[in-house]
Amino acid sequence: MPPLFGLLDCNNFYVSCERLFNPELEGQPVVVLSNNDGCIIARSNEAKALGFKMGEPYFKCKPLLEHHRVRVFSSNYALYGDMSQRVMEVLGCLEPEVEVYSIDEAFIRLPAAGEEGLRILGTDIRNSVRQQTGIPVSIGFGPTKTLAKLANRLAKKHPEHGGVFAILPESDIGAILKGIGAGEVWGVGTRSTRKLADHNIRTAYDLSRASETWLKKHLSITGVRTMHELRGLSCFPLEETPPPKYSIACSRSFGVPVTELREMHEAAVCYLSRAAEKLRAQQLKAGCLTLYLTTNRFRTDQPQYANSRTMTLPCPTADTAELIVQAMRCLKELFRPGYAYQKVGVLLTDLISEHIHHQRNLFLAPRRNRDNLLRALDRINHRWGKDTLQYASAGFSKPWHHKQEMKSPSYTTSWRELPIVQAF
DNA sequence: TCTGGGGTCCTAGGACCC
DNA sequence: TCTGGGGTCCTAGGACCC
Repeated sequence: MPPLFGLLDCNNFYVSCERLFNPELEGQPVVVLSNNDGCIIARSNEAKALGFKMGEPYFKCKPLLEHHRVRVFSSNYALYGDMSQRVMEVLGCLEPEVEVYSIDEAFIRLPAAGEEGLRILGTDIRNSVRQQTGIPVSIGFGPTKTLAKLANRLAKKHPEHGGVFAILPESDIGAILKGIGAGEVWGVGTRSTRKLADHNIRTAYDLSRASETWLKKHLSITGVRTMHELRGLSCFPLEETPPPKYSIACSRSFGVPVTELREMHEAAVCYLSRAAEKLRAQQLKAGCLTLYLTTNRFRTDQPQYANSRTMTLPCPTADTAELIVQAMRCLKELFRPGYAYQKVGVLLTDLISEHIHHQRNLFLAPRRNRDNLLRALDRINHRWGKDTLQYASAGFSKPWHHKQEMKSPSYTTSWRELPIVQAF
């Protein structure tokens, strides 16, 4: 018997994290906003029922949110990241084969089992995660990852299943797929949904029966794989060890439009520092750096400009100061006065392990003690909070800094923001 | 006034080689 | 009239995910 896949998915994850330390939010409509308080990226069931949509710009729905007394939060990634780790640890103790797929999802692989066995297993995982972390989760099982995803969706959609649902090889998969839109299938986005509809492929069932040649031509090899997965033939394996990274990025939209080179320079240094920190945390060095900037594409009434510049570094590095020198050369070439910029970002690519010996540059003198200095910098910032030590060129008042006006405290990751408990 | 961020995979097409 | 063919590598752009 072929093995099965399971998918654990945290329910309305960011909202659930906010509720953990603020129980009065239970039963209330709650939404969490993206960076810069831009748009809605998480909704409680109550907020979904009121009709608030994923990705809706905050400024557009603010009056309606206020009208319905919806509780609104800026995103608090320190909290969500930490809670995610705790959920994954609990799962890791219960299941030997786990792939952490995203901040709120994990696939597991398990031997073939019957419906009753899976219901017991799923319920057990659910209860353990709930008890040890406080986060509610749903679990779907299926012969492929794509079917496990759909089973998970059904577990959420039909509460009568108790948060666990299994699609088994012996299930009437065809009947299940007929009730699901093609666009709800994992890997089928809006563009593909439109293409499929034009060809009269509307349900997941239609997709599972579609011609392989047609799919290859119009949706590429990934469309063909999805079709096979819907038929129960596994094409996406479990990836227990994360593959090596190809790129590390850092960018933010500005809280207010930036017009001056000096401010753009500060923001770029700030994001570059963050990207370099990530690089060092993963023991990597970058061989290539891209800097890009853009005006607000939604403001069609204003002049638009977007550009990027990529440069190969003289020598692979994770040294913030070396990266800054190169990035500033890019910025000088890119920056055009007279525009209201909305964003600047950096992308580090050609990543190699810092342990691999690489070609040195004959014309660059080695900088002594840099590694120790950077290690000290990272340790201090880890111990005392980020930006305790920062490069002066990242600026201090940071008027361009992104908005975060409704952020909850970092309850679990900052000593200064621990929840306070009072006993009476 | 105000519209996120980080990441991967696939393909087509151009440059280049012999 | 007629202008090779096969192969690799690289990049930009599209599409998708959460």
